Amino acid sequence: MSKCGRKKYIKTNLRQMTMETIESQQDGSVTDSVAESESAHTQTQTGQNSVPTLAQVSVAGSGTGRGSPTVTLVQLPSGQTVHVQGVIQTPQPSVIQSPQIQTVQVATIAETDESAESEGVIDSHKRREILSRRPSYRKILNELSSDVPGVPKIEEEKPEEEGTPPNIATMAVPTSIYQTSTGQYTATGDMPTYQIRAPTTALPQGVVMAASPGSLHSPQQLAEEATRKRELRLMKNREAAKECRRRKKEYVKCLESRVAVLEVQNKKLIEELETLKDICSPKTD
DNA sequence: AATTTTAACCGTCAGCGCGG
DNA sequence: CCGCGCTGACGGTTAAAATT
Repeated sequence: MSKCGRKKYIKTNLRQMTMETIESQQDGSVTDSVAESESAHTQTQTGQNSVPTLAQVSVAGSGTGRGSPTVTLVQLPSGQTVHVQGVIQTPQPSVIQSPQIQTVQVATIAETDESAESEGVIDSHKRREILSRRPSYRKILNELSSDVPGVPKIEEEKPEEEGTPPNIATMAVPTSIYQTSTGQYTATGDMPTYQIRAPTTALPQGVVMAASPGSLHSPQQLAEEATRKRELRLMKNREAAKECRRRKKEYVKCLESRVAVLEVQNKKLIEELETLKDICSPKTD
């Protein structure tokens, strides 16, 4: 099924593409970013390693489900045009804010130059390097915000419970019911066990207070300690992943609004240019 | 109405960079 | 060097929309 493939294609490229879009907007060069982005295209679940061209995806709005594929032409201040492949996010009924902005969920830059597609076989290690060297969303956004007034900053993480020592016993406990906007992952039998634990104590189950390291003797104690550490690590990572996704969403929103602003700006400039052209070259009748 | 498709969301793992 | 946080990738679930 191509479901995952498509999803992951977008996921994989989202950050890379959007960063490059912004970068190219800043220095006015698009070609390099497109070439570089190519490397990120090569890995897809479905084995389709070809880049979706504009021709393939230009059926704007014909998609199904909650989002529809679309393509937007974003003109850069430099006058260059970037094809932005995106998804029209069908807003949840109650969340419609600004239709203009909503239409532009920047996902990928469709590449029309087929030469770049040829040997996109960059080995996974190198690709990973390229991807992982990106600074964090928070950094990126904060840098952006320092450049561009009006771009919101992602707040620095506050120490959650001020005054409480970073002790295991005070760590946030995952609630037994998962609360999401769509009501997903409520307490059902399908839930992973760690999610349906009732918070009977201040500690997540399985997180046993650590014995002092020196007092661990029996293999059983060692095993318990290992389990405890693992549980703790998983819990922390779970929270970190949530936070990371939240930041990412914020980051994407920020980029979306930036695109919208730049589109308006660009439109104005084009109009201005047309006006000036008219003035400078009056008809010679 | 039943089935299929799609998007959104989640937890986990792996790997990297950074600070101590 | 080690521990930790961050994030891409992956596989899974669910709800909603589209299709049959």
